[in-house]
Amino acid sequence: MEIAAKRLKALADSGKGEQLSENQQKLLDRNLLTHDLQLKGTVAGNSEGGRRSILPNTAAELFAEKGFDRTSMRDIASRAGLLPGSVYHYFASKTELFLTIHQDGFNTVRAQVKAAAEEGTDPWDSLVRALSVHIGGMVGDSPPIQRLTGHSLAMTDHPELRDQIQPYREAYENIIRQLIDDLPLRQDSDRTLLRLTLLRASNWVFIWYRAGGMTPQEIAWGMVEMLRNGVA
Amino acid sequence: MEIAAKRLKALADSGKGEQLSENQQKLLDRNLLTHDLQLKGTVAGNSEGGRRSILPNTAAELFAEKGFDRTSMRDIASRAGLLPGSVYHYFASKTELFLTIHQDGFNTVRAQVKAAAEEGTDPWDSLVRALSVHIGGMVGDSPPIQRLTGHSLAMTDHPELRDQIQPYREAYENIIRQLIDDLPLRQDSDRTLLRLTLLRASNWVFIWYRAGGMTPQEIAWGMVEMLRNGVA
DNA sequence: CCTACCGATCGGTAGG
DNA sequence: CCTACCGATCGGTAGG
Repeated sequence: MEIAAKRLKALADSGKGEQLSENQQKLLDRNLLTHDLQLKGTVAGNSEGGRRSILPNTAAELFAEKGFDRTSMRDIASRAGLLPGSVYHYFASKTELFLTIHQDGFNTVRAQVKAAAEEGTDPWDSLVRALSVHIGGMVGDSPPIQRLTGHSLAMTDHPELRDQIQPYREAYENIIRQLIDDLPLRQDSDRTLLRLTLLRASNWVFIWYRAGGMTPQEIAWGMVEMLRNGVA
Repeated sequence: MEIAAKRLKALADSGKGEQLSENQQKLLDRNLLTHDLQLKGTVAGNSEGGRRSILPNTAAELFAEKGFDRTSMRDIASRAGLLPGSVYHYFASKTELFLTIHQDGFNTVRAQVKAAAEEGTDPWDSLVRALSVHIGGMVGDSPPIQRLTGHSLAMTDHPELRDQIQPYREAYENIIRQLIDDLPLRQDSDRTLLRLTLLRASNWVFIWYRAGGMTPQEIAWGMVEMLRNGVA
């Protein structure tokens, strides 16, 4: 936790620097310095949290590149500009870091998908809009946290990890599940099989997606159209 | 390699046992004994190779249960009834063991899928028959090697491993790819998107498949039917 | 010299 | 946040 650092910074900002001990001032200076160094080269200037908010992004990048098991805490620390043991100052374990990322990521995309669906003019349109956002979030230059979250939907091995993100995942997928349940189908259609096919096929798009090819919107529309009207 | 053992066994089988030296006979007996012990409790009586042919099955089980990284050579050795170091007598590395399994597995299912497709009465029927075998091979009580091979089609992380099985995988998936290319479609259909959707959805079935639910045949037919004629 | 292993240990790295 | 480490386990290899 960074309570101490925040308290120090609040004191400094309020112009009461003269109340700080020499040791406190030294800690503060170092924190602000490394803080600025950290933000160099990153996209946004999220001015609060410092490394606490940078570590999940860094970790998400690496988890998405190499997988959970082959990413070491040393890898994460190194890319974040920290020494190996220091990551544990912010996160109690590698698993906690992973879960924090997914809680955040699933909440974010869930809100985005929900909002997109509500703009639809009919059930089919809503589904296409939702899937466009769903697919768009896991490819291209989406934020690392959302990309990793999307990729984790396709995680097949590592049951322990799967089970732990399951609650967040389920809350998210229920949004899309509901949209499929709302579709007007022929009576002999298997709604369950439709859901499994469409959702799993969507979750896999990031594997074959290439920038410059079909856009997430085109992919979403194409898949829904195929399943709606058939190809024969 | 077991060339010496095979040579001895060939001599023994040909009824020329009296030509064997005492030492040779002792080696042969020991080989046959441990061989029989190994085969106890396993399905088939593949009578050559001994542990060399049992290790891939054992390893495939573990790789399918826990994933490549979380399966140690000690785990594999332990389940096969060997001491940790002894696996290296048969396979130079964990990776070589993994690749051997996949070469064998993909060759086997490729032949099965091809044979099934050739019994079809029309392109759609051939595709359903092929996918039935494809899905059936990765679920239920299929041999561990085939099950792992099927699961590996859904591997998303661990790029190094993916790249190394890619040639076998491609040869296999090309069979199904060709069946999809042979389908008579409406002219405005996107054959590539159909292939990606259908193949990826199939490769995912083992995740939600449950014994006692839909059979592989019903799943294959259901998915193809949906994409052929639509659900609306 | 070979085979089919064994008991013990190697250099490194994991999460903490 | 760093320095200095730990208990354990990893894939792989030594001599016999």
